[in-house]
Amino acid sequence: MSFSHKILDWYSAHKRKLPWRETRDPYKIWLSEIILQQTRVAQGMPYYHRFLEAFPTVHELAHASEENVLKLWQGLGYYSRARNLHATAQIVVEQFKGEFPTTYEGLKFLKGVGDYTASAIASFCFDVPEPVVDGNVYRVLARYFGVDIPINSPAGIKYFKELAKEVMDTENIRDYNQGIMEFGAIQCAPKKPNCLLCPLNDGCVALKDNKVDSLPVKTNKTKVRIRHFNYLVYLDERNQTIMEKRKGKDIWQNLYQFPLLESEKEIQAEAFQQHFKSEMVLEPFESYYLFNTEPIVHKLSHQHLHTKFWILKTFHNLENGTPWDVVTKFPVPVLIADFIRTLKI
DNA sequence: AAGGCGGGGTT
DNA sequence: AACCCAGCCTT
Repeated sequence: MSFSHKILDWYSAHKRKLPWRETRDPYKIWLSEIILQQTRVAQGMPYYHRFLEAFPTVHELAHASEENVLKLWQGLGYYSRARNLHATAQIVVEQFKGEFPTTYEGLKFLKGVGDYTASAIASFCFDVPEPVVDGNVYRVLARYFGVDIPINSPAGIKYFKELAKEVMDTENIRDYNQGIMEFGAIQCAPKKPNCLLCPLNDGCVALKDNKVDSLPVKTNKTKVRIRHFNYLVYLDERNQTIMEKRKGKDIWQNLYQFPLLESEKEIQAEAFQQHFKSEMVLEPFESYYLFNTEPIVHKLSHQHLHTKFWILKTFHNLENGTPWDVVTKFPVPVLIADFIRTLKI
């Protein structure tokens, strides 16, 4: 039996029942694929349901504000996905009369839709014979065919896409594509796959050569940058605070936070006032205290944010202040959301 | 060709 | 602590 038929057989016997497998609606498939980029099924699932409830069709999503879309996306990470999701919904509604493109090339044109996602939507919705190559597929192909070209090198990306094209089942592309990803996620797992009971173990090069643990090959170790964040949490006598929208090319673009002072090193409580009070450009304050003596270390993929929250009490009423009850309405990073949840005022 | 971009689960 | 997750975009 061929590689693709073994995948199809395994899939029919082991596939999970997932909501986006019950439909061919391009809107729902597109939504699920954007949510699932670099995201586990279990983590994305509640977001998928919440988005469909808030935005049943692409029209509701297009007419929402970016702030509301980001708020619903809060906690999922990689927030450019949410911004692109919103922008693409508006393109589809305004330029394509609410209809998604039906070809790989047409889909690839959409913001936030790359090679994988275009292939996924085209094959799942329209049976276009285009192979998907995600992290699961890289692993399955690298092991079964014994390929040690780095999967994140341009040569590797090209090689695996062509290999995937050669071994796909063009007649059952929808099930085949979902099947090979599911196979990678459950059977050919990254750590300790159960090769003894694998339906592809007889032809697997990695298993034969004892290379299961060393394939696939991936280069470029990410190194972590350490940053020191000092958040200024103003509170006036009416329990109003100040929140700002993050701008620029840094992390968390368009999300909200308290006024931020970033420093080269950790700032101690004794030094805080003399270091910063003179250059307070926002508002004067009468007293302050440090919310957390030990910095909270918020870990991103390539940054560790050592964070201190400074509570600044002020007697005069803040201009354009935000009532504390309202701060939960803004889209904020998890670091800020956790703090808001913890602070008792 | 390389780096930036989140948050969470698993080992 | 390291690795990975239904990747994409910019430089």
